[in-house]
Amino acid sequence: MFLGEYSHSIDEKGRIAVPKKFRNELEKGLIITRGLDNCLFVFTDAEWQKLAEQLQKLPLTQASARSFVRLMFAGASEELLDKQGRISVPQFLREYAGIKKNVIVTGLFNRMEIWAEDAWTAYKQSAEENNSELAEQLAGIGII
Amino acid sequence: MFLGEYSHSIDEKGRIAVPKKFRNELEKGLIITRGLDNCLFVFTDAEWQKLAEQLQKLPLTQASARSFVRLMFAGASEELLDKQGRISVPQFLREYAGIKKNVIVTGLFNRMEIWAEDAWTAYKQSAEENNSELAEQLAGIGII
DNA sequence: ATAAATGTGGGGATAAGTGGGGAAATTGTG
DNA sequence: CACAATTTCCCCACTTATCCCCACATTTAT
Repeated sequence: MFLGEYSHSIDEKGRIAVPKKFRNELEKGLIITRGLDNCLFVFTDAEWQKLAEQLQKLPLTQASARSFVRLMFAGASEELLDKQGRISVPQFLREYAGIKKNVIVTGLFNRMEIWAEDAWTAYKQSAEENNSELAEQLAGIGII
Repeated sequence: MFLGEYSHSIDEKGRIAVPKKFRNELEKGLIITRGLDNCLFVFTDAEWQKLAEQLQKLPLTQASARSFVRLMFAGASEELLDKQGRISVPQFLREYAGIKKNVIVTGLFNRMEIWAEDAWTAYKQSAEENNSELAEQLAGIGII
């Protein structure tokens, strides 16, 4: 399970160190792809398989579904950890996430996320401001 | 599985290098044909077979189905990788896709696509702008 | 304080992508 | 049928990117 928040950096070759705690789950292969709010999602092969099957079922004949599927599949990349436990992030994904130098790596149960540091800071702040609303919604769902 | 986005170029002889990661799946033969949204589709023989069966089931009384079937079948061309892992794209397909020099090759699970660079850039941008739908689709699939 | 583990940086070997010459095959024409 | 013209494909050479490896820095543990 992926948990926690880590502050790492990307080097000139586009490599990011994966937190040690996540490496065991990812060492057999991982998929990195576009996420929401301009972050990147990282899945294990098994998790990706489930997702890919769902995506593939969407109708090719519908233009909106087609563009969505294209963004997800063309925006994905199969990677392996190098001997130092890093992944290299393709340039088009770095551009998408606005990643220059400092990144935040977070764990979210079944996936890892990679954020440009300033994007993460901004996102977290706005999320905290909406915290009370959020709590109410959660209560409605019956979590708390 | 075909995944990712690659920036390649076409040479004067009409050849395009297939990304290394795709070659194993395509080395036994491939079909290249007109795709949707002015790109080219590339299938393995096996995938083409499946698709051809689907196409034959379409109701030929419907004008749109008829034209779609014509598009796919009449534009299809059987190709092999050369020893450098390239395919040569017939001229009428290059014209269809508006391919001059720079192309983007994308992986879409069971097919590869070839785009003129500027066409892909434009397509991707407009797809990203419809991001709110995207989030809803993801939620529907059960990622979040 | 010392040792171990984790994260970062960069040199160098290896592989991938690109361009073009020339042989073989194909087509067309006298 | 012979020969020229064109196309196709194999091969070599070059450039650029990728990956492996070693080394250092920084943090954490003993």
